[in-house]
Amino acid sequence: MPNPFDNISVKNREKLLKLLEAHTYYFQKNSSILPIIKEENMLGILLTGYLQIIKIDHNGNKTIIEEINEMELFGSNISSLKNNENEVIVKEDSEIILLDYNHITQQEDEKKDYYNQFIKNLLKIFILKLNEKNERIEVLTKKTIRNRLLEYFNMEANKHGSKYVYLPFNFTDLADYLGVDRSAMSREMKYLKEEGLIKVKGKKITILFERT
Amino acid sequence: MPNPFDNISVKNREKLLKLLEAHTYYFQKNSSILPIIKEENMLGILLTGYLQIIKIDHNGNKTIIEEINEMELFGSNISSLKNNENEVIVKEDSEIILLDYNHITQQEDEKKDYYNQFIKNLLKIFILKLNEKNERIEVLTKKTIRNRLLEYFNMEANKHGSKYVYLPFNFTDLADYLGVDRSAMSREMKYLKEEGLIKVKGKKITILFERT
DNA sequence: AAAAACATGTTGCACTTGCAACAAATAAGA
DNA sequence: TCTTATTTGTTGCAAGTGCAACATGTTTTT
Repeated sequence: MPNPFDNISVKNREKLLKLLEAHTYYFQKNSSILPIIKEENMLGILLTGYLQIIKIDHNGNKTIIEEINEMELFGSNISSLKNNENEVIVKEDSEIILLDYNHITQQEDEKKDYYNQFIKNLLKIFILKLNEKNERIEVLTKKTIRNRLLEYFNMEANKHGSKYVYLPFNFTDLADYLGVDRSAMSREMKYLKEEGLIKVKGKKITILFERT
Repeated sequence: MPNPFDNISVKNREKLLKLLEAHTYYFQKNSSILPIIKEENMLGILLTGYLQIIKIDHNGNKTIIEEINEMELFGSNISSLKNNENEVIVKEDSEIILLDYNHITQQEDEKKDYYNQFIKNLLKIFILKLNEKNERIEVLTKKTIRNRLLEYFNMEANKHGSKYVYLPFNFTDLADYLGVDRSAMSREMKYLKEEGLIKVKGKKITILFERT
């Protein structure tokens, strides 16, 4: 994922942030984050540290919806923060820039190179994010666990054009990503293995069916 | 949804399209669209006409994934076009601009106002689209039809801050949006009505449970 | 190295859901 | 208007899945 400040010098970054009326906040590990980020039209940039967006359901079960690493974006429009069950938590001391989308898109002064560069960077990031979301929707609209798994494996394998998939998360998180119960997914994967459709070795999946 | 050419004059639009190496194509109703649009990094803008992105499953059943109206965007990254089952079909004579994202984000010449305006317009559109996708994911990760319906109604009602939801599509399409079987959804809505959680009059839903 | 926390595998069971098939109601086209 | 196509409602049934509960394995913390 590109960095939002790619090709922008440190000096220009400061000018940019002033132009966009951005504010920098510091949060200590485990502190709760400003509710302002949940508001419409707010964009956050994590400069340093590590955040998670989690969901706490009515039983108190936590699931990680999204991880935010350094130089990544988050916010109510691009993450899932509108839902009241969802929260941003600070897992490590973090430095965060908050700004309002309207200050970006309603900017009059367009002669500044660093401003234009920033917008182009955001555009690139948003295209990639849209792509990720579309992929997830593609998977989530499959009606059975089996089909979600196969669609996911097929898609990931095709990205590298090989029959191997290296899972970017553990099985618990994969179940969350696919929107299914972990134990039911585990059962389904057993069947897939038994039927010779896949082979599993840790996080490396080998696809034995014909990819489409 | 904003227009990608907002605040850009017709004259400048032409310059812009030349700058971005865009090509204009004309398609007749029911003609098949260029396979080029399915390629990575292609962005389409529908100037005039009407398109649909549809999925044809192995049984030959068609479902409409997305509708593209005049001045709307589509493309492999922002729509779901990577899947082989999905196709763009021309429902009415259409005039389409095709361009490559790389020509947008790798543009060196940044002094042109119309170019910067175009990028800002795209940014706005992408933020809205990301938001829509997030909402759909939020709904699709609910595990029962009941919870998907309730989440959807709750979300839509909260947008206007009222207890009413006016469905933007018919029930068949709602079932597609929620990723569930139509008849099963119909059954579940019957239960919701019987239990006094909702009231349905055509496309107007009244929410009788407490919104969150 | 021991303890605690977390991840994975397994299974019975009740409940939910997709699917198929059909009737009835609406809408669209000739 | 009549005909045809599409949408909506309904239901039986088999298959799929969530949930709970627990055992085992692995990683992290102290």
